[in-house]
Amino acid sequence: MPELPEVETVRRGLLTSLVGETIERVEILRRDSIAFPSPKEFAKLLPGHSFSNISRRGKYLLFELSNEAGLAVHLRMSGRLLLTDQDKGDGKFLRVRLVLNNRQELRFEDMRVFGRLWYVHPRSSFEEVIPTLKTLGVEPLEGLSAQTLRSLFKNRSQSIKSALLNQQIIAGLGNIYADESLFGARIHPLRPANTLTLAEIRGLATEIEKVLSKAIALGGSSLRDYTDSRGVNGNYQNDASVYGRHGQSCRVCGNSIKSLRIVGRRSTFCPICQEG
DNA sequence: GGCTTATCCTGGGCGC
DNA sequence: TGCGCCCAGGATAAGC
Repeated sequence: MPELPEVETVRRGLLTSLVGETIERVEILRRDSIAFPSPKEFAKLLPGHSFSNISRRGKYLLFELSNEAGLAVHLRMSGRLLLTDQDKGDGKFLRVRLVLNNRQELRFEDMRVFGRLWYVHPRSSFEEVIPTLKTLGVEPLEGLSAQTLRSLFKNRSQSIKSALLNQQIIAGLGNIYADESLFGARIHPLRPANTLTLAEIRGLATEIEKVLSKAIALGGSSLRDYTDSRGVNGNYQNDASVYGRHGQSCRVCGNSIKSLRIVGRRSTFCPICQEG
């Protein structure tokens, strides 16, 4: 499932090959995938625009288009953006097709149909169309300091795992990298966020940055549905310490990796290394 | 305001 | 073989 490293990998992959290209035609195969405006308007408004830049905020991909219009994409759990030749056969889960002027097309595939696309009018902004963008927390790769984290956790009695998944605190972390960061910092996922010491928070901030940077360098994780914009799998899953390793031996202490449900999400951890 | 829970959605895995 | 159930999880609304 795409988290910050996977979204960033897609962004970097598309940036080199998509900027400068023009959208000629839009085909919507699943109306649910279009969040704004209506699917009919979406297909009518995008053609003629060219891509001028691609940025990222949390797990949102933000495409800046010509004439100051925009296109936003959230991959959610199983979304993929694939840049392919037009004559290549369609995948089973193709939802939206953006046909380009260079015999290629940008395809949005999404098995679970949770992912969404937004068109942003020239006189509007990404934040106006997607109000959630205004509520997103700090970007973990832009200088995540222990002091910042401490103030964010100060009044939070919820578990640290729950806090890390809260996009209003840190933007971009999901289940995989929250579990991996907590393992690296040796913190139990059920510890209330406001009970962490400054030393623990410092360790956690370091681990978050380390885990995310390493995952980006390895092209993300491909534990289930994710590939990059060329359909290539990431490699981080081979390096995961706890995620997806329930019942296996901890790489540090050798004890069995456990899992439990926290706020509806499976959390995987080592009960020995993450005792406190 | 903080926090948890239910909901959306679909394919894969498993048991019978 | 076929059926039914459970699980995975990001964002959001609803409820406490």
